[in-house]
Amino acid sequence: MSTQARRERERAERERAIIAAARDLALAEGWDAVTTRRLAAEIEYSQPVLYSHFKGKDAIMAAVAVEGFAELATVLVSARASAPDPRQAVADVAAAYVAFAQQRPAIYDAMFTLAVDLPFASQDVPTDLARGFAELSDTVRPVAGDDDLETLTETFWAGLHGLATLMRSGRLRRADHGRRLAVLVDRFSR
Amino acid sequence: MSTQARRERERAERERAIIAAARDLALAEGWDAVTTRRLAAEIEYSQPVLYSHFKGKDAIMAAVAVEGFAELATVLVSARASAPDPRQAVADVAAAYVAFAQQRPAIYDAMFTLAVDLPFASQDVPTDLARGFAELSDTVRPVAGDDDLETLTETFWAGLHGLATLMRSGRLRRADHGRRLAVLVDRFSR
DNA sequence: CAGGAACGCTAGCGGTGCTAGGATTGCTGT
DNA sequence: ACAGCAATCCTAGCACCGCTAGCGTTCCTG
Repeated sequence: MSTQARRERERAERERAIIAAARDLALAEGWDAVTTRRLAAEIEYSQPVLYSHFKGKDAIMAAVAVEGFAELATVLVSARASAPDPRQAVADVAAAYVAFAQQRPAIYDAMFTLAVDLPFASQDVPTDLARGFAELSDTVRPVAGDDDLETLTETFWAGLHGLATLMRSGRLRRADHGRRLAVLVDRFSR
Repeated sequence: MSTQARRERERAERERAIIAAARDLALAEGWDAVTTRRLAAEIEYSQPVLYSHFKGKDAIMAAVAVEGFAELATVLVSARASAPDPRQAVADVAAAYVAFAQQRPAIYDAMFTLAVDLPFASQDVPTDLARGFAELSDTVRPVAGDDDLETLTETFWAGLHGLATLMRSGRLRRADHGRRLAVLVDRFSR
């Protein structure tokens, strides 16, 4: 019995190692550098081992994305918690969101640009994704006015997402980043 | 002399055929289906011919993106032109933008998600991209208030971009699309 | 009509994600 | 204690990718 327990423990550990390796490699060199061969070398196992843990490369990326949702949620929570007042909370949460996307571009891509339907079909993603969304929602609530809260939250989120992605792909001048964020926050909190 | 002219004409024609084939294939089956082998078969030439026209697959995608910028600009122009008043113009242009992204997802991806730096380094992209941006700018100007016009335009653009991309990747409920658009337009035109 | 250059083809390179099959390991029941 | 079995992991290979070297052919030019 105990040997089986050890086996399962080692197996779980290896699964975590795969996700960690994928995450680190993607952050350091981008997703193009994350190949199954390279991942296998990183965890010091052969390629097919990956497929006994995940259905394919997409599933590995989805697992990284799942971790990302949890991270993003906690970032947003702490940003809102430390804000002095509701209006400042909107600004701080917005800044925290964009900073997250900017500092972990590969993870943000896995979450929102690549791996289209995989994470949303799983079961633990909705939890963390909903946590993040709820945090955005709570942040926006005090300044919602007559608008439907969920719709407003989604739209605000889209604004943040647009700023983050366009900025990172060089479509927007980096210098005015703060000013754009201020405009968005202002338009959504009055 | 005339033979050389014919040669150049045929060559230009073939280049257009490559771009058209890439565009059609991407629209029909997504960019993953656009392989150099398949493109070559489509234009009824061998693979290496592609490389005498374009540096690589990325350059072909960039060419499709360039066409897309021109298309988008004209779409925005006509949307603004047919609007009865400035406030309605904001709504109509916004709707036209998102509709463009939704109807030609592959082209929109080539323009804004993939092919990061290629089109912007070229010389004819800035023209059409600037045309589209200027159209957005002119649309927003009457409702700009005290905000810097360029910054406001960029932020509004980011909002549209965010809505378009999040919607298409299934992150937002399709049903409330119109309502979200209304919220964005409202927040940016008062 | 001969010489030469431009052109487009066949074949192949190194790489990708993924899988079939066998060998090795380690647990289990007698 | 050991034979049999089941799980585990690796080697080898498939079909495909973007891209390129090198050769044949074709067609223009002097």
